[in-house]
Amino acid sequence: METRPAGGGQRDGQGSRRRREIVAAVQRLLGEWGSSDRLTMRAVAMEVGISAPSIYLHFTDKTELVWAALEDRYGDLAARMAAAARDGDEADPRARVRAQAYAYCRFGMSSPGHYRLMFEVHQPTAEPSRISGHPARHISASLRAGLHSCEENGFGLSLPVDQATHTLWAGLHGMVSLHHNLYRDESSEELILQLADGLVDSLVAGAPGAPFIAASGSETEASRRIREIRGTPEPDGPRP
Amino acid sequence: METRPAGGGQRDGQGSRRRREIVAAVQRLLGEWGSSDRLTMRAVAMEVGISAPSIYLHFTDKTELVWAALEDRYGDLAARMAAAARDGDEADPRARVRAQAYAYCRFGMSSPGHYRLMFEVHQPTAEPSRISGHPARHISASLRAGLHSCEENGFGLSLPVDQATHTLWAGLHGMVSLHHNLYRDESSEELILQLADGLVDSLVAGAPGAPFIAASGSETEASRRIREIRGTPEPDGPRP
DNA sequence: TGTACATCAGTGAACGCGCGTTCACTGATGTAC
DNA sequence: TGTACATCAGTGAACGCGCGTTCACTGATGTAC
Repeated sequence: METRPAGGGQRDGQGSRRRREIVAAVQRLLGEWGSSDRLTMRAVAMEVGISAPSIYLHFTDKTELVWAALEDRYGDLAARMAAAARDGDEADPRARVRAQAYAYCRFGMSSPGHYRLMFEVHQPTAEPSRISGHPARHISASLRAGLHSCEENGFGLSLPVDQATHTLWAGLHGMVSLHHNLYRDESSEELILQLADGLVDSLVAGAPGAPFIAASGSETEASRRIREIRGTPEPDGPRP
Repeated sequence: METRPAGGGQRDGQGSRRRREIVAAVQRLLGEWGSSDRLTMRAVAMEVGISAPSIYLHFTDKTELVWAALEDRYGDLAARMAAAARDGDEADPRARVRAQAYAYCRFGMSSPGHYRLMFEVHQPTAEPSRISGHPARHISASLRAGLHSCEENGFGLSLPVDQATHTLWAGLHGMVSLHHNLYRDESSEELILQLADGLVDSLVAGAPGAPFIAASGSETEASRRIREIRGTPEPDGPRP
């Protein structure tokens, strides 16, 4: 029994035009700002061009609004990674994993505000597991598919595939996170991609059946930059 | 020219008894709570047993107070890592790196409140580089020393030492961070240590002169647990 | 010895701010008859 | 056609709260003479 609204304005379930505009405004603000500190209901309303109370016509509270914005982005990130893998060289599954890793890092570097909300705060329990767990798991599923493909094509992994997946994800996340929080002004996207490269190299063999080769002798561009940034470290820990 | 105070109460520079009590209270609150959300001046004062304005007799503002508490902890973590390395098997530098990694993870797991403030927020520019950079760099210096020792003893690294250092740190950080933010209730310290193990294995060869061995065939305990936690993932990314 | 003073830690009350959210209300737009 | 009504999006003002911080003041404790 469809009860059509008597008054003006058309609704279409969860997706009224205004609702989408509000979510889009959140995306814009998170994209412009490096963090979510200033993401207030008033700021969102001003970005949309409406008053703050109007938001409550479309979202029950701030948590629901933020979550609506984030759900989009988890899917977006997973899609970018899948696309990167799909566009990669069909004959080189390691290059496809690399492409996924690049996509992940590029996302994290270009949208710090989103990235930190998605992976560096424990979200309030607003439907984080509506169907089958946290949406962030699409990311690890995507990486796992890439690594699994490596294994099937004879590219050895240095760890069992599930462990390699989590290790790769954690490594990429750590690189992005440390960049945002400690090295923001000294590091660069290019350096992060080079680090991601090295991590993939350490987890996936270079060719079908090939052993892992220790590369410690050869100075890479990434390694040089890293030493530059850290300066000359004391060889031991700090004095007690 | 030492101007001794005329009135009561003895001072000793930056380290009056009250000042230390206040910092200790911050440590206690961050230790009890998993995050820093509730770390207010009033809460700190109540923990010490004084009024909130009294804190301003010892610290110019909240930033200085928090930073005083954190500086302690960076040093503490670096010291724990150095101690773990020192107590390790002298003949097995890889085991010493492993011990450092364990110390890092244990710290991160047991003090989420501290950890997140130390590594997951961009600290306000309150003297972050008073002498030679952010105190967090003691951590990477400590890891670098361990990896360098591996290299010198013939344990090959899969990456140049500076890059391996940053990759190891990022990996450990990522494991701890993802645990706190996404897997808090499903993961465990033991699992994190097993993951750290695998990361060290992927970066440091098992014996002097030994090649890296692909371990993808053998199912490890860590790998089994990881698959358990993630459930049965979709083999591909999410449908578009 | 007593008296005046200096110096400090500490306090209760309050300021000013920004936040999420609520409330009573308006005005436009459709339907019912 | 007009008139009454229902329904909704939207608004300005305000509530209540917690925050970091300031301010005028108190009281204890030492020194100076």
